[in-house]
Amino acid sequence: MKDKPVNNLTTTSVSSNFIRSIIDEDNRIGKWDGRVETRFPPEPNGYLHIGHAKSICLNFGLARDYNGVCHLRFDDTNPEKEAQEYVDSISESVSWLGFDWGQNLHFSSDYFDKLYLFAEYLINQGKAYVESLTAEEIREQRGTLTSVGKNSPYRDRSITENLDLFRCMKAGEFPDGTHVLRAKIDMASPNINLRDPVIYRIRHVHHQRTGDQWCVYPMYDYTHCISDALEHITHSLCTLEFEDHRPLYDWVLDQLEEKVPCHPQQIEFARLNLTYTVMSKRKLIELVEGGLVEGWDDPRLNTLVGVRRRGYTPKSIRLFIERIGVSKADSWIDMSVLEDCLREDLNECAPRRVAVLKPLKLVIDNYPDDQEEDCYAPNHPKKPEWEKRVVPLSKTLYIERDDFMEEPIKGYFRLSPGAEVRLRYAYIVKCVSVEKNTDGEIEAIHCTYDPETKSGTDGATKRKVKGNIHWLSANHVLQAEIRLYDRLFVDPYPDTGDKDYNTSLNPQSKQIITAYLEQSLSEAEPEQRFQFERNGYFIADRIDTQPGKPVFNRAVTLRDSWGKVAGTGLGRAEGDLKGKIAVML
RNA sequence: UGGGGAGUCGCCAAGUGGUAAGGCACUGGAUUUUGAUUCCAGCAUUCGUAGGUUCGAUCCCUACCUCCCCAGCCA
Repeated sequence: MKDKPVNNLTTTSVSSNFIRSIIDEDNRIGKWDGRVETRFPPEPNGYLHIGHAKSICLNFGLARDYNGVCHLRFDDTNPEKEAQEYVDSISESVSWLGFDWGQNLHFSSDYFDKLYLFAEYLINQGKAYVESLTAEEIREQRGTLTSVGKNSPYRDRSITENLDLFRCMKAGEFPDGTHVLRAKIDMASPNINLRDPVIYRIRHVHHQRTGDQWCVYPMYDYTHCISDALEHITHSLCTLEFEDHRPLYDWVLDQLEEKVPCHPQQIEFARLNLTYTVMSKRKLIELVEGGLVEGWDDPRLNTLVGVRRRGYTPKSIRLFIERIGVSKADSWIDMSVLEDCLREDLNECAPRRVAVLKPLKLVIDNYPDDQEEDCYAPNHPKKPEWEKRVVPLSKTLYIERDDFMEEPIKGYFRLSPGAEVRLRYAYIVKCVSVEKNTDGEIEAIHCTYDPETKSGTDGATKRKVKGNIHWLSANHVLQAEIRLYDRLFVDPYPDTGDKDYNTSLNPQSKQIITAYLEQSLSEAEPEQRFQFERNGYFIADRIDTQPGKPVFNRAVTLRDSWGKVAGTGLGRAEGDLKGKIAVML
């Protein structure tokens, strides 16, 4: 069971990792009676991003593979930052990724009553006290990394006094910041988290779920472990920066041993770092509020709502997370790995269509003026069962500008004067002349076609040409807006150090063009994805697509080994070139 | 210079006292009406460094080096 493939994209089984090893060992010794219960515990204070996807896939994936369950728990202990809007968005993103928490939707705020009672219990046990120093004084007395802290003068208040004060805190008798509840551990601990951490603070603010019922709110370190325990979590996964908090996690549960159903194991893993993007909430907010992008779901952002709009499939994200693995080593994953995962999924499932992004007129001189004929293009080169569609051919066509070079460079095998190329699914044509305007710009190119070479006929195989280019009949096109997205940053590490957006942002991360499309594309549904042959994968924008009037986003280009060789923007996606060059650097 | 972690191929990542999985990338070659896809082949005498233990070490020991995290009444 543990080696079950996650999805049919992977031919290999899920590789072992240190978390699975822990679970396997637990199962072997019967620690949890074979039970695996995990949770994804976001704070509803913002939008999820690709980094959260790692945690989601890990937690839900483990539960799935071990026949366990995974909870979705909103860690809503800081009402100042949290909002229902985020709860909704987060829930939607988790579902979109393909995970189902079933009945296991929880909120830390559901436990406020219990948490409060446990706090009184701690006071009664002499393990917590009410601190009346200011925040600044507390900080001063905490000591530093290399020097121990000092005991607070309030550390030895009597249990009755503590209880009385804490109840008054709860009753709203004190203003914010006047008192806090602290765990009584050890001010001399080399682990700063154990130097009498604050576990409750006074906040006279409205909570999105509990309203004005509370004016004291529990802190993360106190809340999280108890919530895990109350939910019978077995393995509590979090990121590396919480390693230092584990002793506190364990301390709290040890004090509450008699009160709480179990003592989950906290396990830390390395968070995801992706090149060419920013992951921190602060930077994300700067981008959105600074107007550098067009909202939280801007297709250039790595928020889950952003990658969704960009055209990423849930499956491709899951594949990505599986591919990068999980360990405790800090690492940087290159953006191209993510992009490849999308290509891998879409290559399989996206129907092919034709789109001419940068049109150049092509006239077939020897083709009858008013003639039209049907050509048949497969909807998927490897799936004949997907059948073919009709693409009309006529005398005047549009081809891609990059598919013609008046003076071809070495290795170029597309159209150039005197050269022959196949019009995909139609005839072989030969370029006979170039038509220019008074400024010397190419207006149109003229070809002759060989009527014997139509695709699907015996003649088609008689002669082979290396170049195959796509085209659209000038009288049979749909014009549509297409957004060509590229990486937001040219700097692989825009989130490290004090980077200036002016130098790290890619000025060409979004280009809007009006392109020519196959007319059948007018019926594209929002979020329908296609491969535009030789161009890339595109998705009908879920917001802006109207009936009969699609707007497409380029999710990712096709791999382009020619573009790499040419390196001059002759590839179809010169917006990507910068990214490629940056990768090389 | 306190405490907690991490260092295995370009990027990830298994592994274990018995002679370095896998994926991605890359490089050849084959097929191809997408310079795409697919296929086939190649790709670490070596596991941060230096010593030591051992018949044998990436795995055990010692020392060292590098990187990351921690001094919120954030999570």
